[in-house]
Amino acid sequence: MAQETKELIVRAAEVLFARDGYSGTSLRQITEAADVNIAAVNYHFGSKENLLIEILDRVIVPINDERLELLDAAETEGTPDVSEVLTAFLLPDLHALDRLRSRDPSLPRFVSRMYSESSELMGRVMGRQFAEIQGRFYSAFAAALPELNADEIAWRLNCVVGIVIYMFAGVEAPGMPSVVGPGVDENLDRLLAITVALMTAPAD
Amino acid sequence: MAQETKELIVRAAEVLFARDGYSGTSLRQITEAADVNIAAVNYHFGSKENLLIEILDRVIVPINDERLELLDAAETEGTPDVSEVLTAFLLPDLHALDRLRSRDPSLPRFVSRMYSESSELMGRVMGRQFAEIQGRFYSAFAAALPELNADEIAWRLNCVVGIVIYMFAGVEAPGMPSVVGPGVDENLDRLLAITVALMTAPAD
DNA sequence: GTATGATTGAAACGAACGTTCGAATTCTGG
DNA sequence: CCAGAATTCGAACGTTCGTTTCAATCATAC
Repeated sequence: MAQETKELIVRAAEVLFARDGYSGTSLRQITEAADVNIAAVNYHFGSKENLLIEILDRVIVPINDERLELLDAAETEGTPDVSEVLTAFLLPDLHALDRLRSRDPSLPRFVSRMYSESSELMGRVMGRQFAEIQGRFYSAFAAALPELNADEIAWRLNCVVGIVIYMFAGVEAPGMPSVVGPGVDENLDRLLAITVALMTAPAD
Repeated sequence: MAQETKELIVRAAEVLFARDGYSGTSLRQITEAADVNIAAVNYHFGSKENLLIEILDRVIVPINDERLELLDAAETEGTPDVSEVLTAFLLPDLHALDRLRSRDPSLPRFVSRMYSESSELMGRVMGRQFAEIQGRFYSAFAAALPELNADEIAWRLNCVVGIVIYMFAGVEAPGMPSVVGPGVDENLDRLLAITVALMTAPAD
């Protein structure tokens, strides 16, 4: 029964955090939506912030784990080209986006929300992972893009991150098409078409 | 004296909204930083939300105004190519980023913050502007990119917006280079190099 | 200089916040 | 079945929130 309550809280909190942000969501909203006593949050998580950290953990860590797995796999069979490195970087995001959306259509927003609202917490959650991700992918791109210097590669990869974050935001302005459609494979092809062009564009 | 108080409030609020978000900032923080009585906010703006709307107005509207001006100018001398349309779209952002940064280094974050935290308000502020911007630039890109259909153009322009928003966030992770350097012209060249490649990349 | 309206000040409003407490309840192993 | 631990519950904690009130102060025009 205990774990069930914990899950109910997480499920309700994700959706509300995605919609109204961390500061904009109260524990009372969460526990009411989860149909759970308000004291249960501090009993199971200790504090509101710890609740957010646990949710962030569940979303972010698997993405970066899969990134490293895919890059490992790509590098065992020779030096991967730009498209292969980008695939290792982007596919885990598309998978996560798919997982989140299947749980609740508004959930992907959680990621982009937290990127701007809790970037400090986000960094703490990514922790050691981040340094490894950064080093591995910078090296892989440097090998695949010998004509670009390290700064330019880092800057362009940053722009790719911007596209991905915005993809999670899924901004649906009137008349604006969604950034991603339903299928993971078509999304990857579409994303690769523009990000490969972005990364391989001649400097200046 | 009255307008001075109003300005003090706006200046303090921008910085705090940029750093801690709208929900994360209290009127007491703002009025304390501005060295102003707390009742002055409701006297001059009516409410906390109206204060945000006025600040949003001052930042967003000039950007879109300049966008339309530049596109007008480019279209008077024939059909602009992709690079020219992208310049009309991106240069106002770089100018705004420069204006904000010169007032306070943390201010650019205000834009990206509000994009995810107050997207609903943001839409209301852009209001009629948005439809015009969308229609004009979609048409201009459609003329410059006849090989792409309307959906693909809209989707790719959306990705460009993602890059721009992320540029305003200016995420400074350890070891991560800033997305933009100090000079407007070099930034435009750098941004154009990748966004032209992004927009002109062959589909599939 | 004094009446008038605009602005500021100190204080308080009710509501909502995250958190804590102790008693009640439920689960669990012997 | 029962002791002991784990969990839930209602209620309250002190604090902070956005907003309002009303008297004091200021600027301006006659």
